[in-house]
Amino acid sequence: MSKHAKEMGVLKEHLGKHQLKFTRQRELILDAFLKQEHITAEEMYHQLARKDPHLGLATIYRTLNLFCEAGLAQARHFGTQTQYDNISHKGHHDHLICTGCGKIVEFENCDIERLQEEVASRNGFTIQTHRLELYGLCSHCRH
Amino acid sequence: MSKHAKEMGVLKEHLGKHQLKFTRQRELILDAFLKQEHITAEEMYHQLARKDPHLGLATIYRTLNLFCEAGLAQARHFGTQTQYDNISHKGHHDHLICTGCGKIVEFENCDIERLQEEVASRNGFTIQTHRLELYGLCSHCRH
DNA sequence: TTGAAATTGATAAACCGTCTCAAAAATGAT
DNA sequence: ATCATTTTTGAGACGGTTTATCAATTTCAA
Ligand SMILES: [Mn+2]
Ligand SMILES: [Mn+2]
Ligand SMILES: [Zn+2]
Ligand SMILES: [Zn+2]
Repeated sequence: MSKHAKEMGVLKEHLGKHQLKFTRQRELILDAFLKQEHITAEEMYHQLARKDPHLGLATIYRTLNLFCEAGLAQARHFGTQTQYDNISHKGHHDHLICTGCGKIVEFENCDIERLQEEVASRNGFTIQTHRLELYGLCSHCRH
Repeated sequence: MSKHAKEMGVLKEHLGKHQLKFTRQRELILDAFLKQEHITAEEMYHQLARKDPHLGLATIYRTLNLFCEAGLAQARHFGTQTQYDNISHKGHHDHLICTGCGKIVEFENCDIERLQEEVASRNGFTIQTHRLELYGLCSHCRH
């Protein structure tokens, strides 16, 4: 049994319902995608170039968008690019970013996450993903 | 006293600190910007074409980005374009975004803001700005 | 008023993501 | 396995948005 059997099942069910086909590329891309918390099409293109040098960038975009439709991924605009978040990934974290030196610190805060859920449900929303970025100066750059 | 004296002061202070100059275009664009809650560069370009047909699109982009650095605006990538939010219009707020229909709900949560400060200081950071976006399905799109 | 430094506007270029289309692959029926 | 049909793929063209370039203009402090 493959490591990603559950998600592979979700994909196959979606394919079946929409007269789409199960291809080598879709399997390859799903496998790579599920190892990430989030990734851009370009990053995945370079990552997979080693395994399959002929895999086209358009196929990556098409497939990541397919994953969104199948409920496996969530597209999010980040900077100038689109990040595809892995919905099933549990290693969630947020970021502190120093505007002085570019240093990035990852953090997790359960209380904030809980309050986010509260805000969402108070407004009738169900959260799929979120993004929290704190910009400021690290102790080194403040002096 | 102009209607936007306070924000004009913020801009001038930023300009002074960074050896930048106060120009007719920057004044014109700030005036137009502060009348909006949020706007794209392209929208502002067409809006101002009547007042100054020679105002260039590049100048609009440069100036809106300048407003972000001065803390008057906040850039937000939405769809394929960049929205520039007027921070003074409603004060600070964060966003709930429906991935189904694109609906955006603004919210404020003091508890989250306070916890953000805690996370930052625990890591030796001083926060300048932050961004919190919750993506999910609104009550309508969930059914 | 003068001159160094910053800004502007026109447009070229970069960038990202989608579209096009002929060739290849997948699927289901013989 | 072979075939016919449908979908997918890969390469590159394309379109929309934002940034870079650069000569001419403007700002502003001396
Ligand atoms: Mn979080
Ligand atoms: Mn906030
Ligand atoms: Zn720093
Ligand atoms: Zn919705």
